[in-house]
Amino acid sequence: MRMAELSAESGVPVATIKYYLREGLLPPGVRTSPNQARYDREHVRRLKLVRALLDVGGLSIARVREVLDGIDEHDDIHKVLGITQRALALSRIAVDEPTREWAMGLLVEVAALRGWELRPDNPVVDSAVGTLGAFATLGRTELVERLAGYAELADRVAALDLAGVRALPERETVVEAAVVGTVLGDALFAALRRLAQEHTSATSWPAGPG
Amino acid sequence: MRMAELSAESGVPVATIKYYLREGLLPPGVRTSPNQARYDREHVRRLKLVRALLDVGGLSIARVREVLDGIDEHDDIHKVLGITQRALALSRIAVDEPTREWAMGLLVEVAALRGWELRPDNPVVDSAVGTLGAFATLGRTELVERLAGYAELADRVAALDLAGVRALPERETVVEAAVVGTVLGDALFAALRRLAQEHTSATSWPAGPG
DNA sequence: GTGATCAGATAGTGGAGCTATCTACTATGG
DNA sequence: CCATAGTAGATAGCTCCACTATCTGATCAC
Repeated sequence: MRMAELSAESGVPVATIKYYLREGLLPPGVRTSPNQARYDREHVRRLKLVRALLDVGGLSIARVREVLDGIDEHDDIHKVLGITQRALALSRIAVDEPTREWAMGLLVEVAALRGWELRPDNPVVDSAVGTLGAFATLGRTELVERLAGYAELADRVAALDLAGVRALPERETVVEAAVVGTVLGDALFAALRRLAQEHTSATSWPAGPG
Repeated sequence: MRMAELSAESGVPVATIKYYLREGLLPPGVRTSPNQARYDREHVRRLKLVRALLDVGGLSIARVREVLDGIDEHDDIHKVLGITQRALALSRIAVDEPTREWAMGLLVEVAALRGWELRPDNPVVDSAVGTLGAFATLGRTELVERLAGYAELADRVAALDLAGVRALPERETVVEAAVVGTVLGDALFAALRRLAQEHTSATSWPAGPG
């Protein structure tokens, strides 16, 4: 497969593919001469993965590279998922110290309830604390009453996630599948949640407050 | 309250506040003379909301403006939430037509199961179809087996969301609260889901495949 | 009245994600 | 074998976004 074909197959412009090659998001093709190379199905596949991480996952080029390097270099699914979660961790909002401590206390409480382990170096903990802090900063502290409920549902969603990964046949694709599931899974569940919100809102609050 | 105080209170640099004023994200202060103005608690509050939508929600300046205009101009919570959902809708991945139809069929099936209404002009439907299409493009079609499960859990999360909005005391803050809940709610649930994934993964798959 | 602060205007900055052009070379159809 | 199209790699440029900095002329606080 030559460059033009790879471009047509993946829907990504040639100039952009060259850019991804330069950035190390795509491995170089097999050289057939000093300035010629061939590509294969794996390149198409990788290219689609890159676009999914960029477009759907909202990752930056640098984060995509980290995740892909993780997939390529590690068999250990925990390590790769750790990298992926770091890549997805949001730039947290600036939260003052008391609010931060309040949020952390809240999270510790819920984690204890669910048996979750909170390691201080976990970037996901930062994300959660930042988001809870943002709620508090905006005066939505009554969230605490529902947090345990959300945590329980998160546990059930996670159980489904893991069941999906576990069911995969080929060992080598498990790591990649887990990454795809993590990154796209957020987008999918968010969309389902909104559809459900619309339904619930329309049926239980038909007129609206206007 | 003068500009310097507003900046200190909100943690946003003066130059940035001026930029937000120009962009219409923040209403102008009350004039005390041709080149002087005063700000109040509402400005601090609005500024915090803007930062939350930008940092945690990941919205662009233009999307934040749309959402804020919606909050200011409409009492109807459905309309404002529609605008918010449009603002959150991802730039969808390019998906070929057969895949798109497959994804749409899948979504219609699940929606029927849950009683959701899918209107064709709904941007959330686009998001969901695009994300399902991305899964398929990457070869993760076994997702279909779990989709109904996710949809059921999405319904339960949405019920919790609505309960939170319903419980609010003041009529005028309900719309804003719903927006905050929608935007920050995604980030929060995603973080909880990852903590739950780590827990489930560590306890049920302790060694890892490496 | 004097130094700090202000509003508003305009211009500039830095990063991200491409996109375009150039050169020297290679593949391919006739 | 030649003409044309395609290719690798290098480099430069582009557009958009979210600020950030500077300037001017006026006002405030002491």
